[in-house]
Amino acid sequence: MARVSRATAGAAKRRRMSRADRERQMLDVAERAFAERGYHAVSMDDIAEQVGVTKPMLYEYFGSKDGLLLACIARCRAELYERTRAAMAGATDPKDVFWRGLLAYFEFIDVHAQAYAVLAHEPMAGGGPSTGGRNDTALPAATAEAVEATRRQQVDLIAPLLNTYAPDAPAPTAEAYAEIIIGACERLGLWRLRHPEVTAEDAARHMMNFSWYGLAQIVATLQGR
Amino acid sequence: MARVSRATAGAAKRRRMSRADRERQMLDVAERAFAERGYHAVSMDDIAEQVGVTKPMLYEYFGSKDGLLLACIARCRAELYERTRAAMAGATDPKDVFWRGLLAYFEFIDVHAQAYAVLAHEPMAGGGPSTGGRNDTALPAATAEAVEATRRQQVDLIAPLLNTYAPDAPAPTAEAYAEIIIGACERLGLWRLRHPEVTAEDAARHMMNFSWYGLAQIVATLQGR
DNA sequence: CGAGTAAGTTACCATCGGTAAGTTACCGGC
DNA sequence: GCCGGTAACTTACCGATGGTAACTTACTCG
Repeated sequence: MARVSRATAGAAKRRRMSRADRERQMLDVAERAFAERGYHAVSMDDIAEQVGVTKPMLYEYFGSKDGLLLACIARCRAELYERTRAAMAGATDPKDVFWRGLLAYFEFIDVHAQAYAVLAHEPMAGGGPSTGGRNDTALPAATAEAVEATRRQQVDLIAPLLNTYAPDAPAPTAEAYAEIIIGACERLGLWRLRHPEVTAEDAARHMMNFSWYGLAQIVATLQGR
Repeated sequence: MARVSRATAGAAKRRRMSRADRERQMLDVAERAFAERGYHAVSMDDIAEQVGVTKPMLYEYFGSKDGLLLACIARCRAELYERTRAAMAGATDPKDVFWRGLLAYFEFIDVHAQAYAVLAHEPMAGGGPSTGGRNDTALPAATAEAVEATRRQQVDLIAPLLNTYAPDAPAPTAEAYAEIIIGACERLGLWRLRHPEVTAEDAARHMMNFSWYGLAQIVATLQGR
C-alpha cells in the first residue's frame, strides 16, 4: 500500500516535468479518478499519489480542489464543443446541421461515458448570498467563471444558429431555445448511461424527432382525426 | 456567539420535540441554509445550531450530510411533483395539460428560487465502480435511492401521458421524451435565475412553443419558401 | 411512582483541504 | 565547467469539519 510506484512513468526515478506536461497529466489522472469514484470520494493526496508528486503541486497549479474539478470540466467541455462545432461545419441544410450536432454530441458522451456523469453536474456554483459577496478563495471564483464561460460558449454556438435560420425570433427567445436544447441533451445523455442498449444514434434520433417536429406532430395522430 | 438562542421557538427554554416535528424543522433550516450559502459552505454544526440542537441529532435522523441534502431534495421534489400533477389534473386537451404542467412547474421554481438552484444539481449520485458495489454508509444509500425514486416519479408522470396521447410511440421513446422535457425544464429554470425579467409564464411559453411546434415550424418561415 | 425509552448532550477522533518554508534538479551565461 | 538563479518539488504542519461513542435527562405509560 505504501508502494507509490510512480504511476504513469515507467521505471525511471521520479523525473521533473515541464509545467504544461505536468498539468495535462494531472488533469488526466483527476478526470479519471473523479469519474470512477466520484468527486468527494477522491482526496487531493490520492490524485497527487497517482500522478507521482505531492499535494502542494496540485495547489500550485490549480489553486484548490474545486479549481482542479473545474479545470477538468472546462477541458472536457472545450473538447465537446470543438467536436460538435466541427461536425456541424460540414452541413448546409439547417436540419442537417442540427442532426450532425446531436450525433457528434452523443458520440462524444459515448466515449467519455462516466467522466461525463460527474462532470455534467458540477457541484457548487455557489449562489452567493444576496447581500455581501463572500468569496472563499481567489482561484476557484476565477475558474468558476471560466466554466460558466464554456457554458455560454455552448449557448453561443446554438443561439446564433437559430437566429440565422429563424430571424423572426427575438434574441432572448433564441437563447431560451438554446438552453432548452442543451438541458435536454444533457439529461438524455445521463439517461443513456442507465440504458446501455440505446445507441448514440438512437439518442440523437429521439432528440431530433422531438425537437424538430414537436409534440403537436406526435399527438396529431390521435388528435387530428 | 455562544448564545444559541433556540432559533425557531419563541422564548421558552429548549423544549423536546417529537421526532417528526424535529425532522421537519431540520429540513426547513437545512433547505434554507443550503439554498442561501451553498451546500459545502454550510457545516452540520451550523444547521444544528440554527435548529437549536446539537450535531449528533442530525446524524441520528439523517445519517450523514448527504443524507440531509438528499432528504431536502426529496421533499422539495415531492412537493413540485404534487403541484404539477394537481395543475395538470384540471385539463382535458393534451396541449392544455402540457401548458398547465409547465406553468405550475415554473411558478413553483419562482417561489423556491435559490433552493431550487442548489437542489437541482444534486452532487454525487455516486457512479459506483463497475466492479464491487462500495456503499459508504447505510442511510445515504437508502436516501439516494429515494431521490432517484422521486426522479422516476417525474418521468412516470410524463411518459404515460405521452403514451396516452400518442399510443403509436414505443415505450422507450416516450421515456426518452419525458427525460428531454424534464432536462429542458430544469435548465430553463436555472437560466431564469440569471434573467429575473423573464416571468414564469414567459418560460412556460418558450418551452411550449419549442416543444409543441418544434424547430421545423420555427425554421419554416425561412425554409418553407 | 418508577422504569423504560427516546430526545438530547459532551467529548472526542480522523480525514482532508489548504499553506509556509525549505530543498533539489535543471538551464543558461560566463 | 562551474555557478547562480529559477522553477519543480518536498516535508511538516494547521484548522475545520464530517462523523461517532458513551453518557445524561426528560417525557410517558402501565
